[in-house]
Amino acid sequence: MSGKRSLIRSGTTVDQMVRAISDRIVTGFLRPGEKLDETSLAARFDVSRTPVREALGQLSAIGLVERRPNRGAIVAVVTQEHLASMFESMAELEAICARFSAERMTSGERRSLEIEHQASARLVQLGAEEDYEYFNTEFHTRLYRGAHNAHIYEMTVMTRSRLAPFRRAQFMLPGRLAKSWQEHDAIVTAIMRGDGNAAGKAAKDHVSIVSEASAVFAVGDQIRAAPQHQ
Amino acid sequence: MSGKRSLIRSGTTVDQMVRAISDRIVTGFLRPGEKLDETSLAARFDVSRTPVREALGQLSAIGLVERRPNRGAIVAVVTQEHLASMFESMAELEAICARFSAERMTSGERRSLEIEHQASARLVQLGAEEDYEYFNTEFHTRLYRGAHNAHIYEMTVMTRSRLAPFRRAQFMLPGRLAKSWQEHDAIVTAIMRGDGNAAGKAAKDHVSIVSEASAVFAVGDQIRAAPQHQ
DNA sequence: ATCATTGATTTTGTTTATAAAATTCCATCT
DNA sequence: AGATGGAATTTTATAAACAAAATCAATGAT
Repeated sequence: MSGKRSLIRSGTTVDQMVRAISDRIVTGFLRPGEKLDETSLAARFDVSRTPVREALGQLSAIGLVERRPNRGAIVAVVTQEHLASMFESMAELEAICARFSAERMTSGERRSLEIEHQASARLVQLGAEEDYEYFNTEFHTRLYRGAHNAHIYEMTVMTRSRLAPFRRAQFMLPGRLAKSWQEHDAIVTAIMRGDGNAAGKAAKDHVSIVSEASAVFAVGDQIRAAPQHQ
Repeated sequence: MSGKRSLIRSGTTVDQMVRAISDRIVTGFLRPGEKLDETSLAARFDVSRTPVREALGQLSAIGLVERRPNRGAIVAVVTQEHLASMFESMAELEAICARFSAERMTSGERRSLEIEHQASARLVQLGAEEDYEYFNTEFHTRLYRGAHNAHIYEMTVMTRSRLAPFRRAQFMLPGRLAKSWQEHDAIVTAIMRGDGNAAGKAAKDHVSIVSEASAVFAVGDQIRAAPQHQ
């Protein structure tokens, strides 16, 4: 139990812990409701408890972790209601990003958005779910950046992180890839036309559909992971 | 240097520190760029450095504080560009809240919004800036809550906190009270009609005007407070 | 006089220790 | 058997100690 720290590298120990823990939450390795034991985490990463505690505090401040005073931390469990509110927010944020992107993207940004989007059609044909998932993240990130608004970018990325544990299963649904691509296409077309309102609407619809697909899985996950408290 | 802790009360020491420090930032007692010395803060509140450090970490995670590794923390300094992006975000968020409020507020919420708004007309006549400022915060909070979306509420309140240091001086401008009231009136009227789009537009315009007033002051503040680093 | 160097001081980062709270588990009683 | 009370244990919160990095100041070289 010695060279574990090198796996993460760079920044202060606390930063590393924040990244390490939030990664595990976002990728679903740690599930909502799961207990985050300070001592175990400290041992796991071969550091003392202090940086772990600070990391948990920060993650709690951004909402990825829930902390009950004197009773430890758990991966944030969101109620069905709060989950819905996050998906709705996500739809609104994506709409804003798409609208601004339509109005503000540079010609370079438009060009590469279009090119990458067209390239991704191949992934749909192949049914390459993993690769499409990766592309999908890239696609949306382009939209967030294209809005040219740092604060909206921050809020959107943060909201996406908090939703990540609940949307993992979405691409398992049959026919989802083709449908997703078509929705992307509507967004891209509107952006290319410079039609902010249409782009916003298309983006909002896109998220709404994703949210319905994810919500189903969320319930099962939560109940399995966190039946024990409260 | 003993009974200081009682001034804040409730929650863990870290929570108290988070509140205490963020209060001082939001109210402008600590200005953007000002150094946050761990030892001084610890002494000032009569606690050890540990909770202070954790508090600074959390405040940094939410963006109120800026932390350079091994070089301490300062009250977040935002560039002119980032400030603009926050005001723009605020306008969009307020628009969403107003739109949702128009669609979702209960009759009770509508009633009290209307009543309080009408009551505030008196404060305008009297030119009671302090009191109107307080009412104004309440008014907007009602809108955020009326949207019935917990996540949007969180994002909006957080964005407002981060903007707070830069909008303090807005009510010093002559005639600002009456103008603000009229803008509120447009929002309230639209909400009462249940017209989400009109409410959203009115809210967006309201913030845009405020942002122009505040931006001017922001520059001066920043330059005075943080001329020394990088 | 200016700039670079280096040693002292200050400040931050991390670990270790102590204090306080909550949980567990067992004995006892009804 | 089930409930209740209360040590013993575990876990969390804060403090104090230690280590490392950065800042500052003074000296000496150009």
